Amino acid sequence: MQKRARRTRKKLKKAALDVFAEKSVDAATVEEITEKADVGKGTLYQHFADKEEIVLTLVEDAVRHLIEVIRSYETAPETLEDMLEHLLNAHYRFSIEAREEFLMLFQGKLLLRLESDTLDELEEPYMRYLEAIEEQVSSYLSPRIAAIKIRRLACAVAGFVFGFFSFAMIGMAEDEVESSVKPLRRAFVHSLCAFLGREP
Amino acid sequence: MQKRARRTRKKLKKAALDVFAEKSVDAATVEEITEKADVGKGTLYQHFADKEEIVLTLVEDAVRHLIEVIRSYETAPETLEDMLEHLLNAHYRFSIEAREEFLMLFQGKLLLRLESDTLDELEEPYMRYLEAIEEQVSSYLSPRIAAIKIRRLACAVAGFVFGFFSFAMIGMAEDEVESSVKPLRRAFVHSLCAFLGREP
DNA sequence: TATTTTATTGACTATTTAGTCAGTTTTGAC
DNA sequence: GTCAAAACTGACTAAATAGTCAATAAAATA
Repeated sequence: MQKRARRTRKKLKKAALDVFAEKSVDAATVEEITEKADVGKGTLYQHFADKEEIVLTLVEDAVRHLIEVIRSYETAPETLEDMLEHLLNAHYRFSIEAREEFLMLFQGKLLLRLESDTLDELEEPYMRYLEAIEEQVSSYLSPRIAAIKIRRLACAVAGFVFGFFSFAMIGMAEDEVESSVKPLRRAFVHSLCAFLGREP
Repeated sequence: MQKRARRTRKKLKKAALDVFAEKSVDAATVEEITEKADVGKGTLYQHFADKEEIVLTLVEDAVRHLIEVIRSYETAPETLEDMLEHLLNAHYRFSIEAREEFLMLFQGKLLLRLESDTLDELEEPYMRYLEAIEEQVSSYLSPRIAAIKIRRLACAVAGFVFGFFSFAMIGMAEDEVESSVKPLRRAFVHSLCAFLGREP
């Protein structure tokens, strides 16, 4: 009889994601989560070793989901430009369709943590995410392009998307974001290609 | 005899800024700050009512500093394009020269807070910052352009800068950031002008 | 130098919160 | 229906941390 257990676990994850997105991972308390999930406090510890484990689980889920979105297209983009545009579109869709996951992933904390020396487990999914971006673009690039340059490209895509959409979510209506993203996207793609030393 | 007191206050602010930038505002403890400042715990409470007040003070200082940088140029930019480029340059300089202030301001927390309904005091300096950007560009724009559109422009500038430089700081060397910013900047400026319905 | 004022201190209290566990409820097999 | 196993509960403990305050030290003044 794991049906109930699975449902409880799902409720806990949903509640935690909401709380993490609304406040922040640091500020969220276990009791807030269990209360929102409408279960006893001890139940959380039956499903997760500690608070960190539920954070990690959710971040891993969210990154897996984001990577899935990044990788999915009906027909493979033909050029690097098309692929970059697809990547930006994918991030945009993710920020709308998986708002809570987007907000959770986009916590300054993560960026700060990635910067610090302490290699913690949280770093790993973010690296997988950067690698997923690199994987998508690398087949369009000459093997002569240095790996570090591709990493920089991935950083630029991630930074632009996270930063822009985060501020946009505060100050713009949904359709306004879409309409302002369009011209930005083209220009950004163009500049990324210039960065890679190709003609756009 | 406020000389000693002023020096102590300064030490406290410096220590707090370092801790906030290194960890995060939420995660930082009062004792970490006072220890780093090499003063007793009670001393912090002689200078600041509570932890929130020192956060607010530092954020206000940092925003004032950033606005100063945004407003300073030897000769006024002639066109909107030049002004937008100046704005991006100013943010870039700020992220390098005031690294800790940049990192403190760029905490997901703030973005999340700005989004929530609770109008707290922390929101005010960030609004001043957006207004400073608007003030800079508005004189280049036809008065017919809706205020909301200018606000969106400010959001785009802020989001792009914060996001891009944050990721860039993780994955790139300083001079590499500068060289990749250049083509990005031009393209971004171009797209912002397109967004405003002008020819670039 | 003696006195007063100002600044600092760190042990202390109160509160919050992570994590535990003995007891209770639910479920499924027989 | 009865029993055993699995899932859940929330009062409890331990630890961390914000904020207080009486005692102390330093500085200014007379």
